[in-house]
Amino acid sequence: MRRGKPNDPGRRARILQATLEVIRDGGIEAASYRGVAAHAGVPLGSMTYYFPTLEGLIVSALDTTRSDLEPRYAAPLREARTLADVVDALVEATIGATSPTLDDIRLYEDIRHHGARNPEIADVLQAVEDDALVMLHRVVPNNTALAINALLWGWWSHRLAHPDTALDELIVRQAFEALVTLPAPGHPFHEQEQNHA
Amino acid sequence: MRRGKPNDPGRRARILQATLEVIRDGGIEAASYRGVAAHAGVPLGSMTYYFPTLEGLIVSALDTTRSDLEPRYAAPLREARTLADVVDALVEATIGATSPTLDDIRLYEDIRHHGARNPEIADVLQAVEDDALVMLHRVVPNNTALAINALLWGWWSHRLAHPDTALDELIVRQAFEALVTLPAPGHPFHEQEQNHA
DNA sequence: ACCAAATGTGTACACTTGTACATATTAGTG
DNA sequence: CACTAATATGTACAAGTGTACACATTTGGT
Repeated sequence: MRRGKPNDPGRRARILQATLEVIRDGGIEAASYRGVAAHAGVPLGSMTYYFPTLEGLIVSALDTTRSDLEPRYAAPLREARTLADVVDALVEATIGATSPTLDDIRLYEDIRHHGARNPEIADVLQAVEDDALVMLHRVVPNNTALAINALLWGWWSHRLAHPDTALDELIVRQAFEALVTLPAPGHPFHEQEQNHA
Repeated sequence: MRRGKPNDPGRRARILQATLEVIRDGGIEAASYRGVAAHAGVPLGSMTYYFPTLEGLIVSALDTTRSDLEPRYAAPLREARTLADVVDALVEATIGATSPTLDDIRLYEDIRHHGARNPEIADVLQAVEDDALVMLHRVVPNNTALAINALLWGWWSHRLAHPDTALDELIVRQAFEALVTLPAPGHPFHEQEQNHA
């Protein structure tokens, strides 16, 4: 008998990666079996062998993005000690070094877009967003985390809609500062913050 | 000769409306000549007669949404007298009576999504957003308007991603209040606001 | 009534899509 | 070396697409 060792190990992974690349620069609707096959350099049959249904392939590919988000966006937040650190991390995530490229934002928007009508992808989406919220919740009250998350997404979305106009760092910072210090009785930092930064 | 009077006047408009309806509950990719034709009760030939290219039809249909946005969202803002009024209008636009339904939000997201890769639709998008910004700019400094716009879109987007969880009005209000009162030297309201509301 | 031009419509074509499936190739076990 | 099952692949098909276009119908002016 034969135990399941693939003839070309890593082919599955290569297909997934190729799928994401195709989606990244053509949108989800550009992800066809044949297109991805060509891009990955595998025959059509390989596609349907590893991923019997196209929807499954797409969901799997999108799911791999979850791990990309963590180091970029969540990690700096985790290390924030003061509210000023939190604001710094948020500004960075919006327009700074750890912020997503326009292609990435487009990708996220693709996921959101598709998730609005496809339950499986909605799950991926919810998971990503929950990760972010949990992270934020460590340094800020629950509802505030919601607002911050909304604003962050709004800024990203704005960048995508206005690719040529750079966002002014000052306003981004001020906006996050305003949200971070929203009234919230009995939460960490909030009482002795003034003398920290 | 004949001067151009259609045999069935209003057919063009009916096609546009049907297109928007199809898009509204199936997404842009659901808008096919045949599908819309069936929905509008016109033969396929009529479609290509009035709209020789599908892309043109879609752009035209999406363009009609611009006029819908004005009374809903912009009008209440125009009548705002104090900053408190502005906040009220924004809260209403986010989760209140003048706020878009989930279907509408999905539609906006469709437009944004498609606009990210299609220049013609990007124009429509930019126009809509500029309208909103101009309106906001009447009551709030320029950069602040950007932030508010971003947050508003973020809230809408959040609603779409979490259809079952209602947003808490208090946090929405507080968040907008925080942004609206951002430091902005020499702008209307800002000096004597405290005693207004 | 006649005609030209605008409006309206059915059919056909070339193309792409997801997916099924018969067939070929490989790898490990006995 | 066989034998079997997993892995790999090319082809075929039905369904759907945008669009072109020949044809029919209506309209208004003469």
